[in-house]
Amino acid sequence: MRRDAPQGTQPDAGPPPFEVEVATSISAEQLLRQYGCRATKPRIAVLDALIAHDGPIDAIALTDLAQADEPSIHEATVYRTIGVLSELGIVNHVHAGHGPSLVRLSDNSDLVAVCQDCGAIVDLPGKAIRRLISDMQRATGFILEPGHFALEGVCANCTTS
Amino acid sequence: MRRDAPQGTQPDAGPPPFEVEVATSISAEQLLRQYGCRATKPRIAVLDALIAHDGPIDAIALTDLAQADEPSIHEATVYRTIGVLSELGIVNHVHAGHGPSLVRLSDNSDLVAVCQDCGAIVDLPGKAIRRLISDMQRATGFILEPGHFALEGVCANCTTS
DNA sequence: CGTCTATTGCGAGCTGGTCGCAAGTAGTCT
DNA sequence: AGACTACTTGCGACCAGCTCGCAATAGACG
Repeated sequence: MRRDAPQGTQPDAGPPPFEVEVATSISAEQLLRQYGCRATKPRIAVLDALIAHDGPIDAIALTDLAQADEPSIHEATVYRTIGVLSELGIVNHVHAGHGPSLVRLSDNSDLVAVCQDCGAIVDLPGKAIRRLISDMQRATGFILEPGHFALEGVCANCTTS
Repeated sequence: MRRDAPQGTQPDAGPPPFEVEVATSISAEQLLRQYGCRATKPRIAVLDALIAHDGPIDAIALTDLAQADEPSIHEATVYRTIGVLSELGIVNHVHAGHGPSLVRLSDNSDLVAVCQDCGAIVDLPGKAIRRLISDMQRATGFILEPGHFALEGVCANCTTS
């Protein structure tokens, strides 16, 4: 559902920025409106927290952050908001190993990797991955969707120690 | 998948083979003993089922299969057995998107990919991945451990349809 | 300002997986 | 073969992460 595109909807005055990556310069509220969905206080709080955090974060931590703004916000609401934002393409969620899945702004197109030793979350540059994707498609027809899964391994710190 | 077994290992007289990849030609029981762990009926049933299945499988389905041999086997036992086999390096488990994690014999070193549309589990050839791993290590110091995570995307079937 | 519907808060519930414990059994020693 | 001991099992309770149903609330729009 909700297939209306962001662009082409001049909300009010806003010379609509072309990308979410300017998110930090646009208010969460404007962003929501721009996507044609209700700008409720809980949603604004969640999106604000997500923008402020800048990086993958799990739903519980995000709830905590959002509660700083909007104390009554419920965990279930955060999950639902993530679902909405995800459908709109504003955020995506990443499955990382055992733990909870992580959420991040979609403009961050790097791949997420989780260190099995220390649990650190590392962003890996997307270049090599793009090559992997095209190789893979050529070889198998399978089109990888990075950004929906996390890689696992051992980070540089833990390797040396 | 299809990492077919090297045939031709004497079943019982067993001069211990060096690798798990001969799994299909050696009994699960022998394999367990070889690794110095107790060959109990539940464990044998689980490992047998895993060998027979040949491919990634989730714990519940594995429990079903194992129960064909050993009806009283409990789900918790299957999880524990997976844990033991995993520590021994006989199997590894793969985290696939939302659903349950999958188990497979370790000799199957290909990467697992899950189709987001149809849920199909596809094995991707390891060649391109090995290149990704070395690229990644050079670039970031992060050593990827494939086989512990699944990639996600859209399979060839769903792309065309 | 009033209406109408999307959204929220809340608690119950579901799934995947783990844990503690008493009973059972594999492996070892005699 | 029989006894012993420690590892395993089955079982149920429990936990985390997440979803759902529903009544109450509150945005958006006229």
